[in-house]
Amino acid sequence: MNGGSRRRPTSFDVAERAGVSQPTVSRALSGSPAIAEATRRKVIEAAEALGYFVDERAARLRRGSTGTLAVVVICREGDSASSINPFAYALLGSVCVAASERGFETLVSFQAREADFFGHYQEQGRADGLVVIGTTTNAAAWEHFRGLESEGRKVAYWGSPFDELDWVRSDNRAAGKLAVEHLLAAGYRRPCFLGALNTPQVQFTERYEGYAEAMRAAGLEPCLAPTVNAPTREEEGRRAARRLIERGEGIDAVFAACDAMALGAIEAFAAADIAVPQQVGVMGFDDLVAGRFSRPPLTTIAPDPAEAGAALVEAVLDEGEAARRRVPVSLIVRGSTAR
Amino acid sequence: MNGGSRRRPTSFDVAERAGVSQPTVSRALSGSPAIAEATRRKVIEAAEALGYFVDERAARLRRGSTGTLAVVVICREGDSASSINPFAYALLGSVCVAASERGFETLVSFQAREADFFGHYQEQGRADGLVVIGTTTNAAAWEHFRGLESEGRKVAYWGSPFDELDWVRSDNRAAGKLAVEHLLAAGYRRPCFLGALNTPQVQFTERYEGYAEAMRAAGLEPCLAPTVNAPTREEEGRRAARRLIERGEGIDAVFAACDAMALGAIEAFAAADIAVPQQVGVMGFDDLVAGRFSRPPLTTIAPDPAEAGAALVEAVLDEGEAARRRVPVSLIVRGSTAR
DNA sequence: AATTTTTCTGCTAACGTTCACAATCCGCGC
DNA sequence: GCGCGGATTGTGAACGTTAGCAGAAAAATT
Repeated sequence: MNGGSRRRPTSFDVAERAGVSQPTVSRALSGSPAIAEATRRKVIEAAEALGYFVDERAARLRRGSTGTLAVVVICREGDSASSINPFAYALLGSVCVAASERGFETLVSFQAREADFFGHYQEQGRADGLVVIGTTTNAAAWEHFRGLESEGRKVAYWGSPFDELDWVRSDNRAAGKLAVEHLLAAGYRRPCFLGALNTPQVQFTERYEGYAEAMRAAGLEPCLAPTVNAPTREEEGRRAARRLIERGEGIDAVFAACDAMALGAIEAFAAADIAVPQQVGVMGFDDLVAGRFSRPPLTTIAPDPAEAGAALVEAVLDEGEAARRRVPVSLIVRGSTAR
Repeated sequence: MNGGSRRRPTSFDVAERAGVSQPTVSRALSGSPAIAEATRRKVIEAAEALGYFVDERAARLRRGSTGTLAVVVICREGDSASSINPFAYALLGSVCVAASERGFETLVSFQAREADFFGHYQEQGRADGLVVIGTTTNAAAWEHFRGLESEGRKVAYWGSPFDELDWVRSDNRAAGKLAVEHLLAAGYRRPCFLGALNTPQVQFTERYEGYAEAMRAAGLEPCLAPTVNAPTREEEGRRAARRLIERGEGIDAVFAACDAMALGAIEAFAAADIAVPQQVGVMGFDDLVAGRFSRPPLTTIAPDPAEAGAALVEAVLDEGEAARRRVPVSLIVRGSTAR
């Protein structure tokens, strides 16, 4: 109809059409209770006729809020975007969805260096809260986040190594327990944990704890195949498995702290002509797509990105107690533990 | 220092401290040429001392811009965030990075139904442009995007099936050519294309075209192993490979339109006791992480998410000619084609 | 030395909302 | 018949910035 490049309608336009004052439009549309039902209907009708929508920039400026959630995905410097753990992406996705369901926009940034995102977030203060995905080992991070929180901003951390912060994690102890129970039920007798403890990756430690507890509950001695630093997680798994083979301790199953390590371990066993799953059962944690395609397909414990994202958003937006939530995990049985 | 919950400093505070008027602060910081260097220095100094940063909400409100790029990732309804193609996530990441390098924020949303994101974007008009990731078959999309563009908003599409829109794609023809050249150089004689043509997935068709051209250039007849709809791409690959085996046409290599299909094909060959890569070479396109872990590891053509993201942002933000860009791809040789 | 030009800066008014407060209207009890 | 509380609505200001215009100072020109 209106052929020209029409300007966006404002609340004044709506007010005029509805025959009320401009602030009344604002009240009517924001659901204020101090508005007569008839007026509200009139206003809504006029707004729809004009295709009016609140200009969030202005609303937030006036309100003093931002309506925005900052999400920072930490990646190692030089990492290409594609080398980020697929789970982090899935988590990012569900954080965006959960935020949008609560009317928040998501300001996503991928930051290699922590200094960058400190700057990005702190200095510009454009968000009402911050979700951090990825583990940082930087101790200064702790200080920084405390600082943000004392300014009234909330920060929620996926898998924080700092217990003072609000974090959300997978229920890693339950994962360890699930793994042991599954391996024993599948007929394995000496499942061994493959991974490093006492690293910033608390999740690994927690998985070990769950594993160890379940082992003791079954009357078995926990066993640890420690990994050491290597360029990639697969390589760490490969090396740890190789060492395990050399020592030959009668291990008949491996629960790796993450799928990438598990896949590396499978490769090492294959190279040593040890049959998986017949001679050694292998399982991991993460439910990487890669596990579906490995030979044999990898049994794994799957985290729940949807639930985790929702919990993170909740932790940031909802006032109240420190939110330390554990998200349930589930067992996915595939060929690598089918004795 | 200032123990209490200090308010964010405004340009007035800076003006006062620097002994100039408030608009001068704005000019000095935004790099206006009509400002004496000495004044600018004074202002910058005061701003730094106070930790001042422009409130983008207000700036944009006044300026009439949004400083925001909307990014929509299309996913099938009911899809969990984790079932989205990993490449889409990598692309999302690099779009965010590229936008941020140009001073734009990214408003990310994951939308199952197209209607949702039409609404989300159009009605609220909160972004200066839109990047759409994912292929939609909805014809109404075309209309909609044309509409947005006529309103002065730019839209760039990753892999659009509609040629009228600004799109960015991998150089799929080059990919087909690379694949054929590699397979022939590796000693295979009858490489066959595995995938469906005439679908909304133009990228598949383009890969076939490149393949066919290179085949003819080498004096060979192109050959097509058509796939049909199946719940997953792997399954499509599996079925197509099975049909290929049954017909036994003397094919000795397969170039699948995507890695997922290639992985499915490898499974089918393994199930039929056909050795990959000895009897049949298999390669794909996408460089999925899963391909690194498959048995044998998958040779593939890798798209370049970083480059693609930058190109998409450029297409949206830079005025001028319709931007139809092809992003170079690269060959990654692994075990599945090592005769 | 007077005038013009240039360079810089200040004043004022937006941008489109929401909030605090005052004003109006209604019915009702006295 | 008058005043009074509750329910609605209007008025005015504010959020923090940028842009247009005009004025003042400095530099260049006559």
